[in-house]
Amino acid sequence: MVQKKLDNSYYLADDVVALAKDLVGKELHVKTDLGHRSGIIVETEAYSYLERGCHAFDNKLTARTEPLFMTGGIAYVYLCYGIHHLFNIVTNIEDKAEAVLIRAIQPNLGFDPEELKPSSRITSGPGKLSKALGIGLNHNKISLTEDTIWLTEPVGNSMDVVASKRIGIDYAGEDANLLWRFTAKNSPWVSKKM
DNA sequence: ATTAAGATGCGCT
DNA sequence: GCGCATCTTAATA
Repeated sequence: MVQKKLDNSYYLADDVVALAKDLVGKELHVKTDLGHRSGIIVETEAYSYLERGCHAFDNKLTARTEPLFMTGGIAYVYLCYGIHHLFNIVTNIEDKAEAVLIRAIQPNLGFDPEELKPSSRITSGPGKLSKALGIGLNHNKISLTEDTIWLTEPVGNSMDVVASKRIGIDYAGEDANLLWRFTAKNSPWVSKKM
């Protein structure tokens, strides 16, 4: 069975919220020292320069947010709380800073049997999934059309997706109430907090 | 130069 | 369920 890599034009859509929803159910592949690992995306969040939750709100360009302003289809990895690597997919065209944060996946290829149990919670959280897949700062800005990190269409049929409020961005004021978080319905792999 | 705060996760109760 | 570790970033709190 051949899994087709998503074309780069997929990431250039102007509607980051619709894209975040569509990404739930896609399969994420990563090749690192840990080998080739993959998982089904079950939780995402949308971020846009139009709202305060985003690092690049009001087109704030810094050394850290630079990748967000680049053409869609690249990875944006940064360190949060000095400990956790958070993996985002940059979307939209150049200078329109938008991204989708991958918050949780369901392990598929390259994991130990123990880790494939939902109770392991090995990938249920943005920091944990990056660690489990071996994603680090060295993956920042790499293109998703290369054979390091890429997405494929899901093998099975589409999943039911539920919208909810984003997590951990109370400082964003009104924008914190946006229903820009998308989770796979009934999946045991989504991060628990609501 | 200094420091407050953060798109979190862990360990303990 | 709650508190804290831990360190980079960006504002100067």
